[in-house]
Amino acid sequence: MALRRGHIRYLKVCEVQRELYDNGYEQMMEDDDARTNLIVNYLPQSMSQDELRSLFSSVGDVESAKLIRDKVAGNSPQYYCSHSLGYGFVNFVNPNDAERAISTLNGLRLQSKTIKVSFARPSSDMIKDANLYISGLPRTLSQQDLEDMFSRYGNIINSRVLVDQASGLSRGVAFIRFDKRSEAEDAVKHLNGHTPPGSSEPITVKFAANPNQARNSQMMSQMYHGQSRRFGGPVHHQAQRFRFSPMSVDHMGSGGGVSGNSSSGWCIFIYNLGQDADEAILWQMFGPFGAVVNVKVIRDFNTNKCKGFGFVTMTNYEEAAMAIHSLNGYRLGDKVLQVSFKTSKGHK
DNA sequence: CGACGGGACGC
DNA sequence: CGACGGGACGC
Repeated sequence: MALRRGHIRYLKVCEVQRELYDNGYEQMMEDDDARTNLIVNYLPQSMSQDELRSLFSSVGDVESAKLIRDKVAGNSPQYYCSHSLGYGFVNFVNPNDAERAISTLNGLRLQSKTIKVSFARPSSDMIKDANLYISGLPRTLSQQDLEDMFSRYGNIINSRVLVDQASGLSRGVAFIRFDKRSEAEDAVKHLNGHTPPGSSEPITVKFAANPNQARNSQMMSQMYHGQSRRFGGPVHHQAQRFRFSPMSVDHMGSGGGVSGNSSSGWCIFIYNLGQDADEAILWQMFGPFGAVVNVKVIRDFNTNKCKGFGFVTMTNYEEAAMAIHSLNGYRLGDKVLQVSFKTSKGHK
């Protein structure tokens, strides 16, 4: 770090020399970091950045320790608590210490976790968003089989086949993280829709949703079913804020001349969402108008970016109508939304 | 300028 | 079991 700062300052002062030195220094920095910089995964939720640093300081001089946290969940001042994402980076001064940290701390059990300590790959955007979600796998397929199937497309960082908690049997769903996004793209291109030998079903290979997306929908569906109380404080707060009413779903009127309604409620079409729109924003916008059954942001299969529209299903006609009336023309970010009852499929 | 979904997302 | 990519011209 210190070296890099010096390097940068030097470049600012001496622009003419930039091209001559840049590559060489950059290479040197990467080599340097590659032997001292560690990534630490599966940290307990409660561990702070200071605790991370002091844990690794027991091995040697730590140049920097960084705990990765979620983005300061945007807009609302009452959510100023940022959450550990459960991993971090520790850069040692000395390469020997980094090596010793791997051998002594990798596999260490902390609370209910077993941490993983390994060299961090050189930072680059090529390694971001390289996590794939695979479904439709034969239940007999092992993790090794899975890796054998995917390894020809690139270097696999980690993989996991999900199993049913009760039976311990494969759910036919897995994750694979590649070293590079391009490798993951390659695997999607070649393996999505492919039927493994001995199977009758084609598999689906796509980029995994980011965890907060996934958790959001889980959380919301739990709220809807009114079952779980094990999630934390902010959820209760949101439940109130959204005026979410799970009870009203089971007994609702079904009448209707509008194509937007169905047995599960009134479906609303939202157009002109930004590409980073997520389910949470739909809950936030529609929740205050009444019982929301379901929200869905439609995303591009490969990129996971919002395709510009989504759906919200609300239980009660009056509340849905009020939401449409209030939110149609609403400015979200730099876009003006169009909100209406969903039309039937074939109709444009 | 654009416009109406749909299995599964971390044992 | 379980969230693998931050931050950096600097007090």
